[in-house]
Amino acid sequence: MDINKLRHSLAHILAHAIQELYPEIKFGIGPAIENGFYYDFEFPKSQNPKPEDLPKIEKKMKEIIRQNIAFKKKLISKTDAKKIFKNQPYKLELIEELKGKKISTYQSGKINQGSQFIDLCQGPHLKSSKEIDLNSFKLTKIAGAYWKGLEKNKMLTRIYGVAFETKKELSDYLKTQQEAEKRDHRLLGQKLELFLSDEEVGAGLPIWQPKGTILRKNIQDYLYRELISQGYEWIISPHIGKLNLWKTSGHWNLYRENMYSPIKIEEEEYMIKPMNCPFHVKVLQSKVRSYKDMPVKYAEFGTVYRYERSGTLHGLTRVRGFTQDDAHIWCTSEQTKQEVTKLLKNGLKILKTFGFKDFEIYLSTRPEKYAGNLAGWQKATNILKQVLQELKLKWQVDPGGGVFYGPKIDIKIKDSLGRLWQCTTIQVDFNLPERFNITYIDQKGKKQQSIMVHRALLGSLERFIGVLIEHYAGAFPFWLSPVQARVIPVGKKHEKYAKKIGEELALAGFRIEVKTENETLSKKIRTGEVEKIPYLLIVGDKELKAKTVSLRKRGKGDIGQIKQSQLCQKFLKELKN
RNA sequence: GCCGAUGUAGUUCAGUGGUAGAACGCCAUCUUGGUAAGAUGGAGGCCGAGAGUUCGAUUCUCUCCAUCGGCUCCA
Repeated sequence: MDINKLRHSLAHILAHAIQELYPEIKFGIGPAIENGFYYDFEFPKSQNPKPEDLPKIEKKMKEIIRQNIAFKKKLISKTDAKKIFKNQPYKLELIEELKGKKISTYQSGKINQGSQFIDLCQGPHLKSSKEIDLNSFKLTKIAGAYWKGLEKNKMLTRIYGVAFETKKELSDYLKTQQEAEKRDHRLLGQKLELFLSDEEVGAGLPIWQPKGTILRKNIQDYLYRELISQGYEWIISPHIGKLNLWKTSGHWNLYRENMYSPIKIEEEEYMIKPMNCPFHVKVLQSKVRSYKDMPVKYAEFGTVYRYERSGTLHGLTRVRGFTQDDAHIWCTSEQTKQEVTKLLKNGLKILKTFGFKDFEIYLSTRPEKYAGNLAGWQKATNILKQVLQELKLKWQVDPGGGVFYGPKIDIKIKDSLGRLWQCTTIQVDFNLPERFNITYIDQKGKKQQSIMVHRALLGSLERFIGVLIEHYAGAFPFWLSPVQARVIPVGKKHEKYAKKIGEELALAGFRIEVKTENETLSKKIRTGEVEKIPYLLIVGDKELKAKTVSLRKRGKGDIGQIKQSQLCQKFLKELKN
């Protein structure tokens, strides 16, 4: 069975049920979507359904399905269609827009015989509702949605459902959803004391707690070393800059809606930075550059602030202040392809070290609001396309998804539950070099304009860590864990030995805690497991006598004793995995 | 920003037009433990903020703030 046919047919049946329950209803559209379907409606005032009404609607749908109604395609003229849908303003709008003389409609149920429903529709549909398993679908939520997805349009009421061929697939899906909820980084972030958000501080402004800060630093330290080995130099730039800087860069013209209002300092206006690029350009321009210097690569953990509308904020994955692992590469136009190729390769390598294995790659083209000339856009887009083709990567186009100054390649990473997150972005820019007159001296002693590549591999530390938390369900690999091991003495008399072990490991650079609280062993172990610490080191009489520790691995239980003298080595080995 | 829901202890939640309760967590004492919750006791709340209705509001109304699910937008 074609699952989309099933889902789309269920959308019709939903509309059919709504028609029966709310005769005054105005219909929007109702397509099949990933995992299910939805249908948009305009309910008469004060009749908007509440979540409590979903079971009632679902029941009605089942009644209709049991009638074994057939879906019949019918081609009719525009004039006839307008008559049939004369009370349906949204449908009339769609009819107006349709090209061709004949309009495709689908009818379910028999005209003049019991319940029936007719909709403007391309199809295809199931033959009959007989094919639907009554227990394989479920209405899930009610939400507002703009007509045609345009903000200036009226907001309709959307009812979502999930649907599968079999009851088992539905329950598997619901289980996965539950698992995803358990992994929610907002929940785990609080439980594991990684970060917090505070009403008084403001929306979208997370505060990093000690453990989250360690996690963040681990990531930064790794990138710091890695990028130096790849020829980058690290810089630091201020958080605000004069308005004029942003006028030169083009942000004031094309990115203003994402920026916060100017701050006045001694009659001069300053902007909080939404991007780091202009500052990086300044560092580049502090010297005359030769072709021999190219490419020049500057990296920064640059904290930026962007105005995000309140409704779009979400945990760490969508915030108003965030730190990009930002970098800019200036190169000759001949070097561009090679540099983008390196970036893409290294980007994927770095993502893999964080445990991500599956990716989706997008080529985002020129948006509506853009700077620069079309020829430049074409050239830059072609370079990106060539790189993708030569690396034999699977990719797709995101039309109009580019940034105002150039096209980009985005990598969405797939987490352990198969959900996609946009992190990596590589953007080719020929526009800022023009605006800032960024040049280098070529072999003949002449000035040449350079190409500028913007890139963030993790995207932002906030979003990346949010995704990382969900990917690992909070159980981070050894090298990332805020606390790598906790030493647990069985009784008071073992505390001295426990502290000694802790000190030795800490001296070797490991992040170790020693738990001396007055609790039972079981309780201390439980706490350690709940906190998702990779190793618990238990020491009691046995261990004290034999100069060993009992190792307990997260999620695996007791894995036996190890000589105290071999602990460091064991952990060093663990770091390399 | 828009549509809808929610806001009570550190956390998860009960509850009421007459100024509050549970569980877990936290702290203390007892217990001196062998691989996922030992016992007892205690501290913690301007019931998100402001205004209104009322003799009286945590409870009803309005506004704001924040959170959640979507739409739209994005690293």
